[in-house]
Amino acid sequence: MTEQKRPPTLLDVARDAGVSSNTASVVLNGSRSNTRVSEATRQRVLSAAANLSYVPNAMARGLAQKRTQAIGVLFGVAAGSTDYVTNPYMAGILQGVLEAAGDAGHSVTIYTQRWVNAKVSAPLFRDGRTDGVLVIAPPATADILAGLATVGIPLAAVACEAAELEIPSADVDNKAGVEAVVTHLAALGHTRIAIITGETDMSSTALRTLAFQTTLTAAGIEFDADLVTSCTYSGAGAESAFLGLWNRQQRPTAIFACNDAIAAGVARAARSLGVGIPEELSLVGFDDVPTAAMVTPPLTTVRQPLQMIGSAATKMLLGRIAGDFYPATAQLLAPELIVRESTCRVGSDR
Amino acid sequence: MTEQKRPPTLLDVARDAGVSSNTASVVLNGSRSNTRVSEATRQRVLSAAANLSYVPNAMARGLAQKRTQAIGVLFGVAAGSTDYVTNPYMAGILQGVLEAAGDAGHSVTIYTQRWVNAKVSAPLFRDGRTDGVLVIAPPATADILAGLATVGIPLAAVACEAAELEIPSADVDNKAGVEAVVTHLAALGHTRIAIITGETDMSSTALRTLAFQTTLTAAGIEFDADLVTSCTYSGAGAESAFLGLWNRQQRPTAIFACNDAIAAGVARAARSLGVGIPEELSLVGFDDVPTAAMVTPPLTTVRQPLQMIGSAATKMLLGRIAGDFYPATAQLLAPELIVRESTCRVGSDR
DNA sequence: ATGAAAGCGCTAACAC
DNA sequence: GTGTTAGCGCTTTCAT
Repeated sequence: MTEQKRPPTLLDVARDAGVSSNTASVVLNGSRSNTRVSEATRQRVLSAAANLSYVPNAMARGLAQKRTQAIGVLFGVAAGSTDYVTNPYMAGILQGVLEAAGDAGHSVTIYTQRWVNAKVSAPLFRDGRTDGVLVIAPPATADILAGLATVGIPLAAVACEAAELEIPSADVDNKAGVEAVVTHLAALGHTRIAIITGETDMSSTALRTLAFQTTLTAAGIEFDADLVTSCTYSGAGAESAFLGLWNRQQRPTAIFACNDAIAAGVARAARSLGVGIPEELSLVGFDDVPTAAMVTPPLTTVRQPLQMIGSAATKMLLGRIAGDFYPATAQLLAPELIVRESTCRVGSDR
Repeated sequence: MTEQKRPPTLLDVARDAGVSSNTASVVLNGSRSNTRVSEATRQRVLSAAANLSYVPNAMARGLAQKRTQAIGVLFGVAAGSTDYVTNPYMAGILQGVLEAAGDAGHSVTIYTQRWVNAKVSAPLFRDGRTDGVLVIAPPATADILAGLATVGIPLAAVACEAAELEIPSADVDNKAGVEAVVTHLAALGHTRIAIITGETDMSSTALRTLAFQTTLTAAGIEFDADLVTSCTYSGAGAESAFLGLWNRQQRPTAIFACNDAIAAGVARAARSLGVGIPEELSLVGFDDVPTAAMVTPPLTTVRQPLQMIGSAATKMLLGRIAGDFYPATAQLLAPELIVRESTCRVGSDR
């Protein structure tokens, strides 16, 4: 087994350079510009450090300056699930987080412990492991954000309401996305438009449902509560949600599925019933995951700039960490309607 | 802004319990079974800690016992790329890593710094931030594994040859996967089978190419070097790779694409040329990513147990961390051939 | 311009 | 059984 040789310490560098550990420290991290070091000794320290391939110990440094140069990520996972990154949404967000954090010289620690409740779980984040925590899409019913806020560590969030907690956040502009969908469908002549949402305790569900209703009435289309149903973002239950809608006295001519997994489920169910998409039923998704372009027919959907959202939230968190004055804005990133082949003029042959 | 109140320290707990910090420490982490603590004081310490919601400082603990309860993950990304987790392969592996690490009470730190070379980059991993590093699918040409090995920190790897470096690793059984593909195709009567690999500097490419050739000859099919070509695992270049093969004097009747992204590219290119899949050309992928089932036609492919691979490698790393005696085995996990509709008997109408 | 010394919060020898 | 005393490796006043 390769020997675990003790890494060189600052003292080793100092000794080799013939200076005190303090001087070595000052040289090595450029701080304390007031107390300057002579060019000669500076060079001696630098070369000693280079010779030893000296790397400062993150733990010691963290202890001393209460800064770890790491941010924590907490994924909002459904209760009982341990699914962190297998869905493209989370993966895309994480990618953006990694990029922004990397650019800022921070590493990213993913918290794997399950969230229980604020009382139990929140204090765990005072362990000093990270300089702040980024919370990704927590269920709206969980007390994660509020709990973390009481702990007093720098926070930022993705895809959840956080303004009243004074927490900065980033998300896709759900309202704009839904508006684009409804406008597109209305322009195609659809007036009986159904919506299938994800979990009802997700903040995106509330936002999208509300925007759906608002835009509909703004477009002069009557809102029919009978055409609102839900399943889960995983796509489980999409079939029965579709069947429920399809068995209504007055069937919808278009369905807005709140993500692509749900839309894919609907497409599958429709096909097995011989319902033609888009001739008999227009279908729109949300997210524009890679599969959206691959399914039959290719899905009209709303693209979320996932990586940008992740990066934006990360930058906000880093801002909070850098200085307490960082504002608690909610940054909404523009979605893009991608029109493919799952939507067409109502009643058209195609 | 929420105040950053100073978290309670072990001393606070000790004071509240009326004991020394040492006693508090012993109680709180059950260690030092030789020096036992009276039940009375134990309870006093415990309740004091609970009252304060005491959480040990990870940095201080790490410094003192040189253990961080965190493992590091280093993604092998192509030079110049910053794509960590946007592809389903990496996401699946990471998911497995998170689960296994979480079960063991370790958090996962993703290293975002770019790998330069062993001399420059390897020492950075001596920063004491993690107890060990898991290297995921590094390019075979990079000196990552060898470099890290010289640093003397616990290591494990995914999807790369690591045995001669005495590093434990996990991967799909590439040979078995390729054998399943070739056997399937041969059983369908194919004798002109082409292969399109990913990047030539990936260890999987070498393994799959070799297994391809071996199995072919074992099946009594002549190996034709003209039917071997490559592009990138991202799928970029798949079209021209396909065109190259399709312009050969003797066209292949089947193509084995070394991952699903490549296969999807081939399918697209074939369709735009009016080449029918599977009637005119059988197509097999690798990985079984979610899109594989969605493309037209649904793809016959080899499923990799990504999460299991990630978990297995993580457990090995944890084994290394726990005790130096952990063996450097290469664990190969069984793939599964998923037969869908992109393959059929050669020359058949379907 | 440089060094001495204290301390970050915790664990681990070693007394008593 | 419990307290005392050193560190872990680094940063940071404060002297000099």
